[in-house]
Amino acid sequence: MALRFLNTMTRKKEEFDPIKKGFVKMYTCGPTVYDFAHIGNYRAYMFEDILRRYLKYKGYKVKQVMNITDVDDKIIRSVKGKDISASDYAQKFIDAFFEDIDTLNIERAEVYPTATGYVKEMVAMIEKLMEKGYGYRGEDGSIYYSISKFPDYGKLAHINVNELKTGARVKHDEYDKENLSDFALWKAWDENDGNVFWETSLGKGRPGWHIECSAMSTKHLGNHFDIHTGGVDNIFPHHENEIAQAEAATGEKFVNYWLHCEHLLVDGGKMAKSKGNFYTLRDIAERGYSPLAMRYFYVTSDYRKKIDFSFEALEASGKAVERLFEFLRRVRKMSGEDSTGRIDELVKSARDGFEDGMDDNLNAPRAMAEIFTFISEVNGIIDEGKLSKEDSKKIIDFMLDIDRVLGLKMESAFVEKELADEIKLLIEERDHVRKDRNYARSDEIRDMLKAKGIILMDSPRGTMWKIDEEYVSS
RNA sequence: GGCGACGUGGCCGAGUGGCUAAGGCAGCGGUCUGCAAAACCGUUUAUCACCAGUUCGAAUCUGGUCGUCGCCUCCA
Repeated sequence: MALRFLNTMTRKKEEFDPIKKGFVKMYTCGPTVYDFAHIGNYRAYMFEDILRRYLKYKGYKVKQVMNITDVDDKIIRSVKGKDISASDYAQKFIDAFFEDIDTLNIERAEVYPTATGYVKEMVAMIEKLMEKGYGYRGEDGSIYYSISKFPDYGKLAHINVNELKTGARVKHDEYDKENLSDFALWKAWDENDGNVFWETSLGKGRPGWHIECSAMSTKHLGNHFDIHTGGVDNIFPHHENEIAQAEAATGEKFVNYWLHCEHLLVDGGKMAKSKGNFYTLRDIAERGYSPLAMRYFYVTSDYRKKIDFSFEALEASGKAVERLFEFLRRVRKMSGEDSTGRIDELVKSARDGFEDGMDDNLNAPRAMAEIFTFISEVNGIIDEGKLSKEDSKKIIDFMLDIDRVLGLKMESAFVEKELADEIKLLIEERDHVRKDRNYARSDEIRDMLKAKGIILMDSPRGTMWKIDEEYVSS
């Protein structure tokens, strides 16, 4: 089956057909660095990670650009009256962002342009828009985009601008605009901006929020590129405005496929920085949860559906990851010659099932169900003693291959962990006393180690152990 | 008010017209074990929110009702 995506523009699933065969150019809306990103933000970046990983898995060469908004109202507000520059303030959260995406094993994009690094390009695009009659200057000196000049305005969000409800959130200073839905391309400096401004041919001020994405995406990916993504809340007005700006300025179609991921909810409601009901990745880590559990929680959901975050769900995800790792370790230990001869067939079936799911708009739940079915089948074969060393290698290769998409660091399941000598001695002692049927002492040792987070498992081939690392011992 | 998403067993969650409605979690029984753990085998709970319609046949299509949630210019 061919790869298909649900395109927000058409509201239909469409077969993916890149502009240039074998190459994908994608732009993904990144963070505004005014605070630590929360776990809802990371759902979007995780979706984009799975998208780029799967495209690569399918053999495409990917160029991903993710912007970093390092100048905006909130950043300016945060540094006002403080002895820190806007750029230093933003840098702290840029650093945190990169630490977090490493923690989650999110692959780096090819380019991370910052807004402040592309003021020149933004000014150029605004001038072009002015030349073509799409922009006008308000009484306050700011420059606005006149949506009435762009007949297609609203085509992404499927919104009729005339029917927009003008709520209480429209500020008084919007009198400068000809139309209430016009948006700022360039914000003239005022005293609230402090020392955050650029002296340009447009005057003293700073760029509006939307222009950075239009300018930076076309700069790095060309006027017309394949995929543009973001959270559903970006559909309107942000992405709508990007289209208006870019297509008006370049005269070309902007983007072929618009992909948007749904929100992560907490307690059944929307999570937002402004509501203060959010967890950062750091909060999760402090509670002792593995980042891989968090990743699994994200990865195995359907990006088009809301997910309700809870620590119960996260614990279940942690168990699932551990089970996956146990499976890998178990398979790897197989060293016999006896084989069912069915492994090639099972692997093919699992791979086909996985790809069928992912091809269908990245349906990860379906793809993962295939993997679980596969695991059950292999486990059954192991119990029959019919998994050969060669079979084992094929299975490991397959699992590591799909992990290029899942990013669960499966290879780390094989990292040999060293136990402290005193613990090794205890395990040896326990083996001895078990042979003597001294089960009181045997169980005492097992409980002792369990308290230290080391789980012992007896098998015909000797005692195995694992470190229960998903939870902090309490 | 405009636009949109969703409502499947105790929980999570696949399934867009047709065999006995995936998969996971939790529970229960069994194999294995000194007992566990892990694994495997078996297994309980679904009038697919409700009503009406289309159809030989609907969780799946159409209309309506109820409920939950989101966007409507900071928002992933």
